Amino acid sequence: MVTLAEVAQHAGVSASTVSYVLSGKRSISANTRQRVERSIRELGYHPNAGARALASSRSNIIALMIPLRTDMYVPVMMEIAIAVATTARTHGYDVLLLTGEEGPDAVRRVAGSGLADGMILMDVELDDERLPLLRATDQPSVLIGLPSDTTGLTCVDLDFRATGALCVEHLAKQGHQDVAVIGEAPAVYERHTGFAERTLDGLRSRARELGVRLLHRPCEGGYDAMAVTLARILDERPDTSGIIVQNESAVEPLLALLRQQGRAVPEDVSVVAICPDQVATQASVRLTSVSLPAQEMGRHAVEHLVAKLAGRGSDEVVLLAPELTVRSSTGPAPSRP
Amino acid sequence: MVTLAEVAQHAGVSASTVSYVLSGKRSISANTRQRVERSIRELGYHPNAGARALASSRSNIIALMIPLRTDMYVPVMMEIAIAVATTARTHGYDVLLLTGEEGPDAVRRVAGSGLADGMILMDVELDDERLPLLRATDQPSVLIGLPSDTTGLTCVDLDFRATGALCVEHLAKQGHQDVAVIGEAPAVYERHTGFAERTLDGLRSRARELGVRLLHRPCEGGYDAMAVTLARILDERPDTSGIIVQNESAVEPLLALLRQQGRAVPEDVSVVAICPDQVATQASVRLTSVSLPAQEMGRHAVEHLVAKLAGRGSDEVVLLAPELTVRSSTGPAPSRP
DNA sequence: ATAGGTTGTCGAAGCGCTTCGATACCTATT
DNA sequence: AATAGGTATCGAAGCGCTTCGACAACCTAT
Repeated sequence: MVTLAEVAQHAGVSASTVSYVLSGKRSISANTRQRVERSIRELGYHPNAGARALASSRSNIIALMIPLRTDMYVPVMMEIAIAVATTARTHGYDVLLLTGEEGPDAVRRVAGSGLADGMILMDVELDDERLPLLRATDQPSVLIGLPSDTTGLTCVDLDFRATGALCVEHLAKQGHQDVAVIGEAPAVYERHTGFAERTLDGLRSRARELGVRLLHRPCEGGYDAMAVTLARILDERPDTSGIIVQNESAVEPLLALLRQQGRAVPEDVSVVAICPDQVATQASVRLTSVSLPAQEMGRHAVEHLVAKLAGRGSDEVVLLAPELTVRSSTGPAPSRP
Repeated sequence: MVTLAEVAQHAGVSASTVSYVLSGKRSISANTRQRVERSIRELGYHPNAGARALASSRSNIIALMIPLRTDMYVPVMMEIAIAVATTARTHGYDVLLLTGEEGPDAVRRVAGSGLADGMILMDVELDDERLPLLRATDQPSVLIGLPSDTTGLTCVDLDFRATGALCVEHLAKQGHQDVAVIGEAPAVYERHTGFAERTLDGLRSRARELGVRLLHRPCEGGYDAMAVTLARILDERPDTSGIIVQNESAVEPLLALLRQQGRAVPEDVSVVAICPDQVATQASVRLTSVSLPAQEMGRHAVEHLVAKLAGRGSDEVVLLAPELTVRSSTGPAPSRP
């Protein structure tokens, strides 16, 4: 283990000089800087993280709390996590992975121990139990997701209300009057996950405005659950000509079932998905969809947090505008017989 | 920020006593222990991570390097990552998330800075460029995956060779003579990812032993790519009656295509998948499959690493035995006309 | 020639913890 | 009664770094 002192000695300067070369917090002559940098290279010096953290009371670590449950949006979570990690690195931060398991205690632990300088919380619920703690410890943080009360918080999320509205609009514009919404698993709604409720909100209010009849049904993923859900929907509203899906693992089963029943997409039924682009483009029908900008969310979250840590940046809610990409799963509503 | 010294003063003991209460490295009278613990609780004390790391030269952090690419096995990666994080916590460790992006440099940085006490590498390639470094720095580490040269390394992986063999056996036992293998994306093979090559190895050698004709074709995920691949396979080997898929995102497209072509599963074609159980059970046909024991791998990796860090544990290769679960996608081969 | 500013470097004081003797007391042994 | 061995506690030394104040050495403007 090479230490700062050894580098200093090797370069013939004092330890503090080396430190200032490293941090750039005081001006150093070009000559000295080069000598020091050379010594660093020759000795293979790496600053010791613990010592640094102790002396500067900054760990250069960002904590990322991801949900323990993997019942939804796994690839999206992963994409966000990776975006967070890579963006953080470009700002000189590393990422500590916390699972939801510990719950609020993790916030206490991380804030208390100075393990991380700030944290990013994913999968925030409308009334999340971690929020009071977050406010109390004034731990710099950014949420991915939107709780019901955002005072004193910085949040980044897709504008799901606008997303819902956008989906309905697209179908309405093509003449669809009866639209079914296939949602996330019931548990997601019971848990009051913000994005699910806000999507529904957007869907409903826009539908009301446009005179579209909307039928919302939660749905566990998978083929069997989808079969039951679809049957019920068509039973209740036989004239359904548009379907909006917000559940990755229901997408392909839905398409398979429609095909099996002889309902052509988009001739008989139009389908709009709210899902990652990858799912939309790889499905058996290229789906018209609103994509989940996972990377962008991760990047934004880190950048806001870094700004906060630098003393810049303020509490703020950033809602990313949804974009609907038209592919081949939507078309004009069939004329009623 | 409450410090050790403040706790000591509050409890009327010396700082070292508090430290020993916390670490249990020396015996402390029940009386003193209780007083100290009470003070800790009352003051809401949390040991400072940096100071601890500096003094003890242990960070209680495990680094987890996950691949940057998300072109395959995303849910599996996520499941492993979560298993690693939760298991690590039960041993008092936190997990630092490193993406493949930095490549070998990350190993150098983490090892050099003492940021982490040990590391777990995922997605290890047969001839991984991180391995020489790992050996050189004698950083305690565990690989998830199996490189070609494992000397001096600890590895955990599913026994993919046995997995391949098992799939062929299952089909052969049911009388299938012509079996097609739909593999990962070509890039995965070009990159010499261990698991893909070893699966192929197991498939081929067992097929040879059992006199089964095997045709292997890599396949990008998605419906379109699958359509092309399947057409080629059936063109080249019209008598194909068994299909083995090792590519999550090809599973559902494959089933859809077979259905569309009027080939019943399992009456006309038997399908065996190598994929997470969730995929196998949620597909439109409940798939006979060999599951990827993601959780178990994550758990194992952490436990080996923790053992190493504690001075116990040795270099060792652990191959988890595959388990084939028969569901409804396989049956006897159809009799030839 | 001198006061006032810069610029570049150093020394020393910690940051909050762990850990290694040293010490003091108590019980068991001879 | 003297000694050995435990048990419980303390004090002090450092872990490797950052950062602040001090101070030369130099430059510029009077």
